[in-house]
Amino acid sequence: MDETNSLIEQRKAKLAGLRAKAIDPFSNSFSPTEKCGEARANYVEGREVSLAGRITAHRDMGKSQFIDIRDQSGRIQVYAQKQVLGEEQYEIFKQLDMGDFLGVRGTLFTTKTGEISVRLESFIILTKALRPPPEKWHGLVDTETRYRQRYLDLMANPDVKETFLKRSQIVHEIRGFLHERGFVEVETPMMQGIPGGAAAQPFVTHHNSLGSDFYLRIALELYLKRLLVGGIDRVFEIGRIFRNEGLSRKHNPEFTMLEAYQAFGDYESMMELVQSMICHVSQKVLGTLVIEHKDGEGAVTRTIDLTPQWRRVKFKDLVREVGGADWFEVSPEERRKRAASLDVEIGKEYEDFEVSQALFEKLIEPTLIQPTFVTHVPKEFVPLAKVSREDPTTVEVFECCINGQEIAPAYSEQNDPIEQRERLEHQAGGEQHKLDEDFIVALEHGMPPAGGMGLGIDRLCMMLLGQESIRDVILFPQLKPKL
RNA sequence: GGGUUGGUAGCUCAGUCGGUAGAGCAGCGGCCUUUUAAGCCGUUGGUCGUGGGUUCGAGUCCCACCCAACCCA
Repeated sequence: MDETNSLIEQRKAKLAGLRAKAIDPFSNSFSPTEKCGEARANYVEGREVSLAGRITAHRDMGKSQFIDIRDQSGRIQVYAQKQVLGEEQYEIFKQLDMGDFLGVRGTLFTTKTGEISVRLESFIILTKALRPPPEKWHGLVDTETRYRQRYLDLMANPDVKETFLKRSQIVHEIRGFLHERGFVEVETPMMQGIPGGAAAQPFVTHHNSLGSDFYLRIALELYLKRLLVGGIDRVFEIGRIFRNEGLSRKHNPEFTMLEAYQAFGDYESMMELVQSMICHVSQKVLGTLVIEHKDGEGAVTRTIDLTPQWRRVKFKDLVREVGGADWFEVSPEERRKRAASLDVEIGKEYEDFEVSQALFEKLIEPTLIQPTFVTHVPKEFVPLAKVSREDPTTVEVFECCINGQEIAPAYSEQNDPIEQRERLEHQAGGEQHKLDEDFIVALEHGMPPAGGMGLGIDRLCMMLLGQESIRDVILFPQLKPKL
């Protein structure tokens, strides 16, 4: 990216030429009367407008020229005539390049081909672009450049821009929905002495003046629960969390999580919350509850119907469907054998419950395209939830799966400090993670019974926006630094 | 970590059997005062991802490495 080439040199020469004419090609300000798209929408023949935008097309007719300028609202054509601008200004206009930002003043008219345009009376160069934009027709295709220089991707590929504008709307609607229900948005530490709330490898950093190592958070959970103890009964946070694990189509090392906790609720109230919230967001942002995913040719590859009520099914029933009706009765060795025969890889160090979990993740979760609440999850999976009253081998938890991915887990949150300590110590399984003693102290002060949920914002966006890779819903996905 | 595919002009892509590095768009020069992927004529632009090797000769064959996408772990 540091290379120079003749295209850049030519533009720098034009820049110098403008400066020699005492023209500042990086003007301090210009006040458009409206956006480009608004000018088109509010068309009145002969109306005077001032507009600003980036030059995205250029058609030279000799003594007149057409250019397109574009801002976020859309594009509009500008018609420049030598006889109107005069010799000197017209020469400057001809020197403009694709990618330059331009302020224009003129009157609206319609060309004989029916295109709403601005008849240019005067213009001002707002920013000279020293590098050429991507090609106009094929756009920018190279995935590496698209991710490393996302601004070029946004510039060249309107559907990419649309995806990220929609992502912003999705997050906006989530906030609105939760505020409407009386949830309080908070911010909790990203740098934590003990990374808790999930089982994941953390990133480590160091604070110089405190002389301490810190971990980037792997979950929001334990701090939000402290706030339940403190009396904030409905609380949520939307924030980045960091997991030092592999990258894939579904995993970015930093990703965005929503967690919400509701005192005097349980996993059932969270089920209603998740279903209502996702439906609200889909309806507001997409105007529908039926999501169609399409391939490159526009053919529908998958249809997701979010219309309530969503399916509820017990974890064990799903596992029995693929593992056999007696899956939970047979010996642990038999379970391993069956898993292997189903092509599910089982690590030697796996505990027995992890065999069932692997079966679920490999064979069942990918098939859960339509929204599904998987309930009655074995208690070993989830150390932070309350045991089920109807089946004490399970916990009051659901995993909400849509689009073949787990999108939102939720629990009746464990609030018994003694029970919680035992479960966390068992999960720690030796020395891998230190126990967050301050969190236990907080529980000892009494945390109200509560329902809690976590929702992966990136995966929700993939599902709603029909994107197959998490990198296509994260503006700047993690890539290896390039020398 | 393993496998597959890819990396050639600013962008999108060709490049046959190992024999002078190509096109479209963009750019530059010219013509054209209602075009819209404008058109027509002319033209510039290359460390073929990096480093080795084989060869009279390598974008092409071999080896190693870098980056990316996808699949697997």
